[in-house]
Amino acid sequence: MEPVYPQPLVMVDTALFTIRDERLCLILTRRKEPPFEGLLALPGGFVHAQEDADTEAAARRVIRGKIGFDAPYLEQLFTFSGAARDPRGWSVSVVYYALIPWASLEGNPSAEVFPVDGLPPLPFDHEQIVAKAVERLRGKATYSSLPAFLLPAEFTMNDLHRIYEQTIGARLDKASFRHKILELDIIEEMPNRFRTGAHRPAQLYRLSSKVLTPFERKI
Amino acid sequence: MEPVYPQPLVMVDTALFTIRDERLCLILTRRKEPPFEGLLALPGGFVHAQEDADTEAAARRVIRGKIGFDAPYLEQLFTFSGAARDPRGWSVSVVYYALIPWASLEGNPSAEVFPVDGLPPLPFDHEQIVAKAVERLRGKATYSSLPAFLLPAEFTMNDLHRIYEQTIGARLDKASFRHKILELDIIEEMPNRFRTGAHRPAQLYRLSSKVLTPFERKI
DNA sequence: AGACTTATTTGTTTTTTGCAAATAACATTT
DNA sequence: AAATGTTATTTGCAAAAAACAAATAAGTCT
Repeated sequence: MEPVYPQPLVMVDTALFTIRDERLCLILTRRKEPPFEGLLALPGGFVHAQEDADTEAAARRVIRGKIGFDAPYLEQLFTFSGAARDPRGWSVSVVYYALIPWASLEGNPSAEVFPVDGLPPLPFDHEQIVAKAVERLRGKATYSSLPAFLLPAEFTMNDLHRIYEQTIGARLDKASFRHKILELDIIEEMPNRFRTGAHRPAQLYRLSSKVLTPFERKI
Repeated sequence: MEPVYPQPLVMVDTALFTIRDERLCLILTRRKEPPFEGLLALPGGFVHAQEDADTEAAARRVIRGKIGFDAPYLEQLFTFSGAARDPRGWSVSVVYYALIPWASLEGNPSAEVFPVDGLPPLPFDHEQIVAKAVERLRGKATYSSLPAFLLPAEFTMNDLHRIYEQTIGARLDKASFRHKILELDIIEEMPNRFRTGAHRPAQLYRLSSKVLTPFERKI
């Protein structure tokens, strides 16, 4: 059976998270063409069948175009579709979300960053997309090393503790957190590297693995 | 910017799970047209932009066409894409997975059911899809009411216990399981309904909610 | 030297889990 | 009718994990 139906438009959109000033933020882009020209929106674009190997490659292309480098963590979020979501017609948007340490964005002129709880009105179904992305981020934070990808390569136990609290949105006991994280082996001490300040120096750690590690759970 | 690029083909595929004889199975369909005519494959088809409200509606249409009714649990799994996965060209397949109690399939002539660990060779990237679907099913089983959707509306604690063990693939302590499940409030007793046999009658339960309930976890 | 600040460890209490066994309730057999 | 078999359900206890509170450590700053 050959497809005799008019094919939908196929695009990718991206939710690019970072944490700035202890707040979860998203990178938005100002649309340069209609529809919704001039509005802030999630970075995205059509799939280029000639150059993109798959939709993930398309998302990487979009992200590189936006921030100039690859995100340390990228994952497919969900595919949004339907006749109503885009005025240009029945469309499919494969959405990816990425985590980007704020340190690597600072000073980047194209990075317009907004706290997720203070976003401007967004076009298309982008508010729905954001809601789903935040939900996924929060969910995965509770059982994986995900939040660590919001930190720079070196961080202290307290940095990690704080970023877990921020992404999950709940208080976590310090002693238990430390214990659990060390037991899980997702991070490793950097020998003889400490962060100093007007206080006792803090051990610096780094992720043991460049990829997300899920924790075990039981029912 | 109007899309000047050739648009990819857009289809949906479905992974329809059931448990038969204590084994996790998938419903396959025999392809009636090329490519791969005559082979067993995951049920799927092109999105019909005129009639389908979105890809989930398309998946429901495919499922109804296959088993004759709606699946009690349906969820988007992942979107597979690329130039190589379908000989007809650059394609996007939005894949959904569904859980269907075996009791509702028994006797259905169109239901060709195969254990997931004994599937025939599958066309396209369907083996990859199956792997991802099984992984998701197993994953969600450990922290949600998901496995209960493989059971009929009424079930005993032991039915539930067994189906959790089967989907997770590990032994679970009976007493702890019972305790945890009751504490979680995902099921409710059906007053005065018991399953009898050559033994003490077993209390019948039903799901408290028609939708999947995730359990709380902490890091 | 003493105050101050954050890091890290320790101890105790409380809550969950794992395991083993006892008890319950029926059908079937003797 | 009593004994037996079979699965359901509860109980008790030991072990492990988590929550909470507080002490101690190791620097800087005044």
